[in-house]
This record gives sequence, C-alpha cells and structure tokens, in this order.
Amino acid sequence: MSNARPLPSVPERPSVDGLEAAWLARWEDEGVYRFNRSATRETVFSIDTPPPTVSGSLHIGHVFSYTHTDLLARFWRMRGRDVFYPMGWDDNGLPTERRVENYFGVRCDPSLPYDPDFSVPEPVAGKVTEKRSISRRNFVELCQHLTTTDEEVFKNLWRHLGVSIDWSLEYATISPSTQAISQRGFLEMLQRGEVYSSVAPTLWDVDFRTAVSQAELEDRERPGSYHHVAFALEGGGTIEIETTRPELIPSCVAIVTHPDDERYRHLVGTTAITPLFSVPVPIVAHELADPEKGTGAAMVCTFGDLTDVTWWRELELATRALIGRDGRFLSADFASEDFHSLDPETAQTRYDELAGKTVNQVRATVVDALRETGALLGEPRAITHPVKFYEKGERPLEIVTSRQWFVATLEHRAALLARGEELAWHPDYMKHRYASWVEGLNVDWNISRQRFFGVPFPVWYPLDANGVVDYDHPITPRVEDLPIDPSSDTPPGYRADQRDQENGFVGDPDVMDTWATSSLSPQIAGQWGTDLFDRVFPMDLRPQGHDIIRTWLFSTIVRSHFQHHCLPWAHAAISGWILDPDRKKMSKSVGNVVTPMPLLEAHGADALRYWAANGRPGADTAIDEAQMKIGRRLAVKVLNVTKFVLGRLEGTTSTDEVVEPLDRDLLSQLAQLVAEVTASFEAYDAARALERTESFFWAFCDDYVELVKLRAYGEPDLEATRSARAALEAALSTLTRLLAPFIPFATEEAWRWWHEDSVHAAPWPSGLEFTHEPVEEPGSIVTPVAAVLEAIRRAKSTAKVSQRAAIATVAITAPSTTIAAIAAASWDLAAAGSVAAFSYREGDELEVEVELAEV
RNA sequence: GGGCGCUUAGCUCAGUUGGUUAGAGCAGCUGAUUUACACUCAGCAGGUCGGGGGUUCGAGUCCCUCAGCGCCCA
Repeated sequence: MSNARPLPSVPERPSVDGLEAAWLARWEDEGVYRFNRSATRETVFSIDTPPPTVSGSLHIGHVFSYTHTDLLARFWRMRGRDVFYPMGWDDNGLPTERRVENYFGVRCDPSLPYDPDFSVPEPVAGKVTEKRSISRRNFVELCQHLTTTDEEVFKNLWRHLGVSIDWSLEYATISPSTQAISQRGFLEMLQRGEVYSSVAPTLWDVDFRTAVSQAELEDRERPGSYHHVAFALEGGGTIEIETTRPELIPSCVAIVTHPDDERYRHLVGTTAITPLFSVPVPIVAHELADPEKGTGAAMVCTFGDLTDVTWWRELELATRALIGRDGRFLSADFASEDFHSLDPETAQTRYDELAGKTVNQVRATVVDALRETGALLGEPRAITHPVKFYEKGERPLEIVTSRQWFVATLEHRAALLARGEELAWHPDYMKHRYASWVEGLNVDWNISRQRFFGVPFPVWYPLDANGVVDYDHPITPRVEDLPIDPSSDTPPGYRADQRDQENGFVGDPDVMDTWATSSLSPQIAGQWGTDLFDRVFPMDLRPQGHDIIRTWLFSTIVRSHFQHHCLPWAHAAISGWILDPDRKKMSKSVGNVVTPMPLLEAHGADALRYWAANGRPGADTAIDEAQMKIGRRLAVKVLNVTKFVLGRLEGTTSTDEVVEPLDRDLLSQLAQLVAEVTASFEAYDAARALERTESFFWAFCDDYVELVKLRAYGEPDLEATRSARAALEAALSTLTRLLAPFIPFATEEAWRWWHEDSVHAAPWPSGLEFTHEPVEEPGSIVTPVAAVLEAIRRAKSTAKVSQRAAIATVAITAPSTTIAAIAAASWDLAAAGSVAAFSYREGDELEVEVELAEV
C-alpha cells in the first residue's frame, strides 16, 4: 500500500471542539453524502428510516437509534456502495392536530368556511380555556405552518449529530407528492380488492370522536366489577352469567359457552331470555368461551369487546348496536324485528330511561333494576381487569358500528407471517414480536379517521334521485390528477354545483390513518413512479425501535406485500429502549425524559455517538455520561496520535518496506482485525466492531507506538526506520478508517491533515492492501514483546520510579521461538524501556526478570 | 395464560462453535511528571459467572428446574 498525499499540516494543539460546525458545512459543500442518482440497484445500499413525528419532542432515543443507522450507512458507503439515505418527517395525524390546538388555542370546525385573511395567531401561554373555531383549511394550514418550524429543530439535531443523510432527498408525509403517492396506493388497493368500505364494528374513541385501529390499542388495568346475573331459559330454569358490563344487557344477542363444557352442553341450541328487556337470545358454543371465567357462560353483546366481535362474526349473531359515537346510548324500539322483545312495553319503558345517557349512568340504572327484579345474584364483586384504551385516549374505547375503510389483513395472515420469516431481523429474536402480533390480529386494519390533518380518501360517492349515498360505487379520480381533496375537488363527469345534491355526488369526509401513509415510506422516499424507485427498492435496511414493530414495520410489510409482492426491505435492525441513568424507562409522566441537545453541546457529537454505538442491537441502554466522556477521549486520542505519527513521516511510504518482524506482525494483526470488524458490520453488529477496533487502537497507541517511537526518528535511509514509518502510516490510515463511522468528526479532522478527500468517502480497509511479508502466526511477535514491555513497566511502577528510569538488565526465560521474537525487537524494547542489556535463557514459559540500574 | 430477552467485578458491559489461570472500560487504590496526548501514562486490587440439578475428561457457554427483572401477545 502506498499513499499519495499532501504534506501534512497539523495544528499546534489539536482539539475536538468546534469540529462539528466546520465539517458539517464542508460535507454539505462537497456533497459527501449525496446519493449517486445514476446508480443501479446492485450497487445501492438503501435505507428506509421511519420519519419522526416532529410534533413530539426531541428525545435522547433519537440520538441512539439514528446513530445506529448512520454507522451502517457509513460502513456501506466506505465499502463502495451508493448509499441511499433519505430523511423525512411524519407530520400528518392526530399528534400534530393536538399540538396545533394547544399551541395556538384553536379548534377545527369543518362546517366553517375558509377565511383567506386568516393570519397565524400568537402562541398561547399556559392552558387554553376557550378555543377559537376555525375552518378545516385554515386549520390544516396552521398544521403545516407549525410543522415546518418544528422540522428545523429536528433537522438541526440530526445534522449536529453527524448523521450522513442526503438532505436533498428530504420528504414529508403531508406534502402534495406524498399525498399523491398515498392516494395512488389506496386506489390500487381498491382496484385489487384489498380495501373495502363497510359498516362494521369499529374501535371508537368517544372523546376524539374517531376510529382507532387495533395497532393503536393498549390495555390498561382498571377497577371493575363482576355482576352475577341470571337469564331465564325458554324451557324453564335459568342460566347464570358474569359480566363487567351489565349496561350492555339491552344489546345482548347470545349467551356463549365452551363446546366441551359439560355444565352447559345440553343447553346449547336452546334459548335464553334477557332480564329486564325479555329479548330471546340463543345459547351457542364457541372455543373462545373460557369455562374457568365466571360461571363459564358469557353474554355476547353488540359490542362489549373484541371477543364479542369475533363471536358475532363467526357465529353469525344478530346486531343490536346501542352505543353512539358520543359514547351515549342511542334510542331503540324493542318491539321491532331487531329486538322483538317478549314484553315490548316493559322493555321500552325501561330502555327509554337509558337512551341519551353515558355508559356509566346506564350501568348504575341497569344494576339497580337488576337488583329490584332479583336478576342480580349477590352483590357486584370488585376486580381489576385490563380494559382497552386508545393509546392517546383517556376513556375506555367503545365499539361502535359505522362506515369505515378497511384493509383486508386478516385473510392474508399466513402470507404476512411468511414475510416475517423472510425478513432478516437484527437481533433475530425480534421476529417473535412480529409473529405474535400477526397471529393475534382479530380485526381488519381500519384506515378511516374522522380527523382533518391527514391525506383525504380520494373517493366520492354518487347520490341517487332521493339523495341517498351509494357507497358501493365510489367514484375515483384519474391517477394523473392526484393528489385530490374530495371535499373541494369535483369528480370526473360531475359539475361542482352537484355536490351534496340529488343525483350528484358527495366526497368522502374522512382522512386516512397516519399509518396508511407512513406505511409507504419506501415508496415516498424512493419517489415511486419515477426511475429512482427501481434503483433503490426493495430497500436494504429498515432501522427502527421495537415499539413500532406492530405498527410501522407491520403496515409497511402489508403495503409492500400487496403492491410489489415482496418485502419492503431485506433487513430490519431493531434498536432497544433508552433508560434513564437509573435504568428506568423514560416517560413523560415520570418526567425523566432527557433531551439530547444539552448533552450534545456538553460532550460533542462524537462522544454521544460513541455512547450510542456501544448499545448492542436490540439491547436497552441507559444514558451514561461517563461513557460519553470516554468517547470524547477516544476522539482526542485520534487527533493526538495522528499528529505524532505524521510528525515522523517524510515523503510517502509503502508497506513493501515493512520488514522488521515487530512491524510485520502489527500489520498482520491489523489485517485480522479488519476482517473481524468487517464481519461484525456485515452482521449488523456495529457495537462489536467498535469494541474490537477501540481496544486494538488503544494497544496500538500505548504499546506499539511507544516501542517504535525512537526507531521511527532514526536516519530516514535506514531500513529499520523506513519499516517503522511505513507500518505506522499503514496502521494509522487503517485505524482511522475503521473508526470513521463511529467518530466521524475527529477522524475526518485528523484524516484531512494528510488527505485531500473525506475519510467518509475513503475505501473501507480490506487488509489486502498490506503488501508486507505476513508473519505465520499473527501476534506471535507483538504479544511476547508487549509482555516484556509490561514487565519492565511493572518493575518501575512497583519501585515507584519514573517510567524513564534506567534498567540494568532484563533476563528473559522463554521457548526458543519466543526468544527469537523478543530478540528481534530488543532494540525497540531497549529504547522504550531504557534497558541497558538483555539476557536470554531457554525455558517452557515466558518469564521476565527486571533489574533496575543503580541510581 | 402463551412467548421473548436479561441476570458475569462496586457500576456498565464483552465472553464466537464447550477447551489453559473468566476479560475490558469506568469508579477505587498506588505511582509517574513538561510528554503526540493531563481530555496523559504505568501498575495494583476487585468475580462461588442469579440458585439448584444434569450431560461431559472439561460448563459462564449445552440440557432440566427454580427465582428475580424487563418486554411482547392474548
């Protein structure tokens, strides 16, 4: 290996401070991270990183996971791949709406007309009591305004951290081009029959007044009560059930028991009568009825929970929907076909008392009535049980029946599971998260949201002569017209004044779920529909946290599976959680969330990256400022050792000149290191790559450099001098490049002292660059020589004298080959340890006796 | 209830397919002192590898079991 290089220019006192500002600007100017737009798929390494939601706050977790991604990006770039590393912002959706509502003190009222003179209000301080109502379009404009400002704050962090993103590829999930892609994706699914609209059970948040998908659910432990209730049997006698939701008795449609339950087998197929309302309901059998739970018989309602939905669907039960979108009970006719109560008059009187009331009010009234009529057996028994909530909501979810768009995931469950197997997971065990989620799916993916700041469904519906909406024949736009907004755009073949008129049309009022768009991040980032897409898709890598496996990772696989019949990426690298310094999970409610900027300013980007890079794939990692300080020290050391080595170099060297056994062995060991570090990176284990490189680097500085220090100062024509210099140069070059992904600022600074071009565009070391004659067994020389050096140091340290103190003799006992190795390096040892004389004796094991010189 | 992961020095973590006397960094202690580097260097000390059982010539590593912590799914 030889280096053509400019004369080194090294500052008097190198420092890591201020490197970020200098190099960020220069990288941008030089386009170091710019994607080669003419690259073809074989040479590309493409990364689909989940765009963060800028409405959230910056979190140290962002530093952690995006550093992991960047390490891989930098490695593959140096390996010669054309790295496609775009970045986007996920702005659409509820989090942004809420932030805008609170920040500006406004609320969206879609019935209001657009106000073209509306100006951006001043941010409100503190809690808002009265929110100002504004039109949908004004509201959306405010959302766009605020996210644009928020994006700058986020972008500043990634840049400061040195994430090697190509910023010319920046995208946002609410931009017109994204909306066009999202709408096209929807229309193609519609064409293939993968989405359908239907009036169906829908998870509903009564406060947000919007549908919620299964992925947005979370269980929370809540107090409740088991109510033991008797239902009369048609043929006489009773059957007893236990329920936590007695208020749903009016919407009861069946009683279910386990098919193997001996207690009830004879009743299956017969009919029970609901208490209070006297509605006949069938007694049915289903595997999901738990004989251990309560009495073993359960009431099925429309709908108490998702199991009710399963029973309703699989057992083809009746529908008696009574809870409205506002969480209050709707009116109902108990004499009608839907109920045909055996005592409609009493039932109606009882129910009229309930209509219009909230769930809690109805429960109290029903329990009282049950008690009065004797249907309640014993008193309610207090329990704690998991209740389903919208992850951002405050009241338990209800299941209402409404018209929504669904993606048909359930029928493709087996294929989606197979996709999970096909994907390479890092770490591998994370694939279980995906599998158990897919196995547990029990409703199709609801993508309708009754909100505002999102991508509209690109469909209209015809109205018939009576003004009734025909949902079965949606009108779709031409692809070239996308993006469209059905609330303001007119469908092909209609006039604008036919909106909401008989024989006219109506626009779909909803927007798509955030995930319905962000599940297309490979298509958005890759500019689906242009030639770029085929150059980068399917992507190589999806890095992300394990908390979004069921949402982002899953939905992205669904879309790619449908649209392209393949995985969206070959590899998924899953980051762990960030824990606070006391190893507690960070959360807003605990108040232990750490923001990254102060740490970044205190320790520097390289230091934070070093800390992050030490986190093993998938492993939870605690914030550790001590670790950041070590990273900073490493960065400083790189500058200093580079300064030292460059001070020894005159002209260029070649590894052909590496002839001294010690030097040859160093390079042989280094070639081994390169192989190991490369393998670790290829296995997506950057932490291991760092650990190996770092420990080699420190040993290089503390032992090898100390040993050859004086020899490298020798006469430039001497073979031994040239050997040391060539080995130092090759080692420095190699180690700097191995460290470059981890500490990009310090390595770049040091590298540019003696190179024209960026270290980040330099080729990754291969080990094949070394042209010296390799030693047979790497380490066979360096290791015993280092052991002798250690013994010399120990003797001086024990004697509490300076490391520069003179040594009279070093007596070495060792096998003959070891003696040969040490003897060959005796000049270096003598120089490094101030040793006057060596003596050698053959023996089985290496023993070193050190005799200090008389003072 | 089903599943996954973790438990190694005071702390944070390595420890590949079983193979000498279990490693590193930090912290601690003892020293060195104009050095490429005080954001330095050297040395020392510190561990029944969560408990128990098994397989093996040999177990931190493989098997069984128990416990604790964390997470996922239901």
